[in-house]
Amino acid sequence: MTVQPEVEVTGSAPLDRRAVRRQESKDEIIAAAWDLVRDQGLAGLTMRDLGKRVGMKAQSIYSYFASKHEIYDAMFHQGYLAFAAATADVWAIPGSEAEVAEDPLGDARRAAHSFFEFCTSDPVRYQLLFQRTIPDFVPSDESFAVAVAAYDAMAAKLAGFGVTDPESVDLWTAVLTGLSDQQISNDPGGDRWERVIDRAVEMALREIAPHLFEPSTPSP
Amino acid sequence: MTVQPEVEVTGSAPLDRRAVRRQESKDEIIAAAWDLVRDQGLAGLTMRDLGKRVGMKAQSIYSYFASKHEIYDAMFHQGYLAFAAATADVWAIPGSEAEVAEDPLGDARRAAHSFFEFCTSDPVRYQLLFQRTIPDFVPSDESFAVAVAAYDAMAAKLAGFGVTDPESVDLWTAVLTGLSDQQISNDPGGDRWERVIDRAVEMALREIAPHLFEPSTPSP
DNA sequence: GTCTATAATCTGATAGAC
DNA sequence: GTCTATCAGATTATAGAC
Repeated sequence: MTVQPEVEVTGSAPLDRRAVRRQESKDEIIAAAWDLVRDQGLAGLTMRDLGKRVGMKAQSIYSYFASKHEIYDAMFHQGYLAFAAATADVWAIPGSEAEVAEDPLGDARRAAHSFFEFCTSDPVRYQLLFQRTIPDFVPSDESFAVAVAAYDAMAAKLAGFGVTDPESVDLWTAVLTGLSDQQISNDPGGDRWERVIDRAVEMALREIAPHLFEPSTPSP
Repeated sequence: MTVQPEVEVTGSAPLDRRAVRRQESKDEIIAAAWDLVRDQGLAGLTMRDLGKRVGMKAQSIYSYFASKHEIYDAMFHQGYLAFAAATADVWAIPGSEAEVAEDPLGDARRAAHSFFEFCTSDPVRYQLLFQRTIPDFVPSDESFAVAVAAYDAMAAKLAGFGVTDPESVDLWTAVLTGLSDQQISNDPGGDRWERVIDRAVEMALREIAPHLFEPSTPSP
């Protein structure tokens, strides 16, 4: 006869079953919230509709989240965790862990496509994470810290290419967000700006990291 | 003794005084609406608040606009007229009317700064004109035509630089909107991305119009 | 932890007097 | 053309029973 341990031994925090179920419910609510805003727009999130989606009365949601803003904040937090994970995935490619990148152009190209895909695959998430469109919504310090960490990771990788000038980093982010933004706003569901990513990446790298394009084995 | 003409002779449309006053009231309402959305956010426009700003009961506004969407549409229309005017101003600089531009790099730089200034000086207008953030709002055909005309004028000027490839035009717009978007989202009121405009312009032109950078007077 | 009931407020829009 | 009155409904959030 098997016995369930009273206390979780694998997790670092001592979560009892009640806390686990509670967290599951919170996750379920957030997932339903994402579904809802994808249908109704980011500002179209209402407690009643959210309750319907999750199979609950709107008022019951307040047992899990103190306010609607707290729900937005949880979505913001989760969104940046997903962003950090997507970013980490790209860099976790054989050869790219090296101190000095072996194929910087390829790495940058993969990163650009990944960022573009992340943004355009979920325009509402893009709106929440990267634009200021919900009046009065200010991310909590904790959520904001996740966002900053994701940005720092990107800047660190650029530094690996020898790009440390802050203005060059800004130029790089402007190009990437410009492509994504135009795609979302002017050709949703299409590929008009996706087709120009590779050109944009080489263009930007030639500007911010010209040394990558100098001949590596100069003739003696 | 001077006599006022009974009928306007300068205007093309026969507007009587009543129609003029009516148009003035409509303009006043739209101006108040801009004030309001700059304070409350684009989605924060309500008929009651708008009424307060214009010194009118909310219900009276319906004498001028059939619905709230019609107000958004008038703002959209006016915004693109302003955009077209700002664009025309930049190109109306001595030397730039020529069939073949004499100082294409300077022209492009001025155009970029003008676009950036137009976008960042009024983020809410940027949101209404260039992003899809108001659920269910679709510009009327007439308003949309103004937007298309403004885009065509920009494409025509690029063609004057010898840039006719559609993908090159898309690359150009991506760079410009990327700079503006990052400025609005990540450094509102600052100049972090403004400082990188000139670099971005030369970078983009080298990519989409490399012939501009070839020596113009080759040695014999 | 979920419910009912409800507070308190806001929403866009219409009817009709003046 | 502006008003009062009002509809018909939505909104977030709280109190308290079970």
